Amino acid sequence: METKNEKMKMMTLDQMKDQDIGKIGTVERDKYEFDLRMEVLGDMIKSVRKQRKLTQEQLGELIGVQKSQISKLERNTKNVTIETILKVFRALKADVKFTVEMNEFEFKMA
Amino acid sequence: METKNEKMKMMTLDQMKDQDIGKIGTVERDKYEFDLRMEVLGDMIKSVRKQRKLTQEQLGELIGVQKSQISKLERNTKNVTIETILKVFRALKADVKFTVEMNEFEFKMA
DNA sequence: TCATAAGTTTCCATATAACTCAACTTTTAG
DNA sequence: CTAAAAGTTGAGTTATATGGAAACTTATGA
Repeated sequence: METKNEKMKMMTLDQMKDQDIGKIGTVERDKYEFDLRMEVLGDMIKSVRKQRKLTQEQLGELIGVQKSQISKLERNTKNVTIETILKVFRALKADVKFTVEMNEFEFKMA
Repeated sequence: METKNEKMKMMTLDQMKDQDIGKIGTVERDKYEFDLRMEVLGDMIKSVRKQRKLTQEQLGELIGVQKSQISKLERNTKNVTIETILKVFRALKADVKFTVEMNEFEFKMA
């Protein structure tokens, strides 16, 4: 479980890095998106923060919390409220979008 | 604030309905997506539940909570944990995706 | 019209997310 | 190496999300 978890984290983080590095210098596409799974939420916060060249303490100041709190959000991410997610990413000037996707309608057969 | 909130809810709900109605019968596009803002989360749950032809009680049974809890999630949605969101939409066989979007990189000028 | 189903609300308990403080470890430059 | 900066951890507090129970209101349809 821990191993699997780690692997997932690494993958997503790498994807992010690739995208990031790939885009430095290319101006016509100056934004990127990535999916956010609950398990990797912490890594997402961390990488966006790094991109913004902020320390945990600085991010904390923007939001109004201690650096330890940021650390916890980046690491022991178990469960988080939407409010917190939005608060953090707003401070990082990143946009979080929740999308609900619904396949296969289930119609009752008459 | 309340008025504005209501207005936003209505709009998003209407969008959803239009999409829904528009799609009934068209098979080639049997899925739809819509954005989920925290303020309208409750409406989202409600409309997907309705599509699944479930009562609050039935949805509650699927998840393992009382109908009153579903009602609360659909109405007084102030703040919710990701876990809860995922739990509900999983029961509704809908997929929630969180996407982080980041525009305008901020590079330090040398 | 009235009985039943569906949904809402209030009061309450409990679990836990959010947070601080301070000590600690790790990283980074000089 | 070594001091400062950055990040982590643990213990403890506070705020609040989750949830149940039950009484209540609002559809629905026979």
